[in-house]
Amino acid sequence: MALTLYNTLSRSKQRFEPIDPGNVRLYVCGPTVYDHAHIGNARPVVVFDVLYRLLRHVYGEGCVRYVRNITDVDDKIIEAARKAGETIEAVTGRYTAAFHADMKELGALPPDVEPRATGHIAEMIAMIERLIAKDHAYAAEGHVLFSVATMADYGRLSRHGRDELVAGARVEIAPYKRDPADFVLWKPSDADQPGWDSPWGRGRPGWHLECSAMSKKHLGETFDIHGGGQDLIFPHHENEIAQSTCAHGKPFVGLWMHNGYVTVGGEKMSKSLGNFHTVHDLLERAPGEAIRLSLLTAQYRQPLDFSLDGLDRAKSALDRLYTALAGARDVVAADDIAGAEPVVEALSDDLNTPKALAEMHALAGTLNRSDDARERARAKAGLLFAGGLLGLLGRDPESWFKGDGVEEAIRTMVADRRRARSEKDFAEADRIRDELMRTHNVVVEDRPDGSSEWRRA
RNA sequence: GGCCCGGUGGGAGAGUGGCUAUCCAGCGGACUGCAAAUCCGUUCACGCCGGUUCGAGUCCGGCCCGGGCCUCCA
Repeated sequence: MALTLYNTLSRSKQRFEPIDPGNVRLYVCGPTVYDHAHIGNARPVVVFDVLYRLLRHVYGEGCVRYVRNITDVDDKIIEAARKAGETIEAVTGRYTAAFHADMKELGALPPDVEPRATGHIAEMIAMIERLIAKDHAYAAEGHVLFSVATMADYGRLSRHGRDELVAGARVEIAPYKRDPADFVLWKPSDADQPGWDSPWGRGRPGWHLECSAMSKKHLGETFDIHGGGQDLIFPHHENEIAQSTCAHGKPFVGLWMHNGYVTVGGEKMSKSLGNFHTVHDLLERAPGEAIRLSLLTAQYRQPLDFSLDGLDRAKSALDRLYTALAGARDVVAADDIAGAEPVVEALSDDLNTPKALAEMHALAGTLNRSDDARERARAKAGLLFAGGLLGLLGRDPESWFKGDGVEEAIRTMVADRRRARSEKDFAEADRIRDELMRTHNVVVEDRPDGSSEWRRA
């Protein structure tokens, strides 16, 4: 099965050919840990988690290496720590843990390597020295800057010419820059700012440098796929390309993938606009799996307009899929996963998750409708396997509908209602059903054999 | 100003030059004591104007509208 992915560099879909099929390498820009992750931050995590799962399916579990960093040195962190009256370490420690907890709830597999910027200062300094030695960078007033003019095709990823960048610049141009477009590799730190000794004095790295240094260390100088949100195309990824290609003198990344924004009411969700939902808050309202599904209802390059209604719809969709599985409780899933093939095909076409979900609904329909044992066994296997690719349907249907702790009160009421029904006391049966809904948010469903099933709405 | 991305039925959201996406909602039916779930059927569509074509949401051109990037950002 050929895997086709959209490459931001060429602005077109292309067939994915790994450099080494035995070692497919993927790097995704991870969070800056100074606050809870909002779902705009969660989107790339979920999207690239699906890609990771798909790559593992296509090339083999042991043949994919996924690196996602943690940015734990950054001016926003310094500011957050100052405001909270805490140490940098307290802030980054707390929000790293929160990030891990949230992403686990969203069903994201941990990456193979999760490097931290502060653990790679030596590698960053070495890279700067190499860039200076090759005349791609220069020191000035305690700073080290990358010299954009020394790179012929700077701007190729974002399709920005150097001149227009300068013309459109929103920030004041620092006097120590040779060229307004030059960007910082290293900057000096005050006594109260985190800093490391370097040939240019005590200081800290610029933001873009860490990903160049960490990807090189963990994936090599050239690797297959680099991903992140669209807003990282410029300047972050553009500058990574500049740093890495100039330092190593060879191609950096074959394929660049960028997920679209999460919007609210049509506007980009962002911390600065304040129109965001944190994953942490949303988990109070919906299961992580429903949040995950809501992020997969649009193809990853499309903008995703987030709403609580959309989240409820995602929950309903999962109810339908889990209902099909619950109805097939006694079906032994077949060995062959041919039923999942349409889902694999959809995902292989640039991660068409909406199409993949539609195919999963088709499998659920087969499961609900068919009375052919073999067909149902195949559909169940296909649905479960497809769920595994999308990181969905991993729970037992029983647990999805009832929660892990079964309340005795509910069982008693359901039993009472059954007794009433068998005595044809429908008024009492309906009263209990209403009460279950009102007091426990529980729906009771009667089955043809006279038994009753219940689930939380 | 430069560059980029969108505009599909009541909502979400895929897609192919001619044939049902799918889910939610609506309507009708089966099933049910009544429901719910499920199943069957069904209404509603492709921003505007031209062009290419036997035939275009689907290709081309122009326009309108929305969003984004241009050194905080997933």
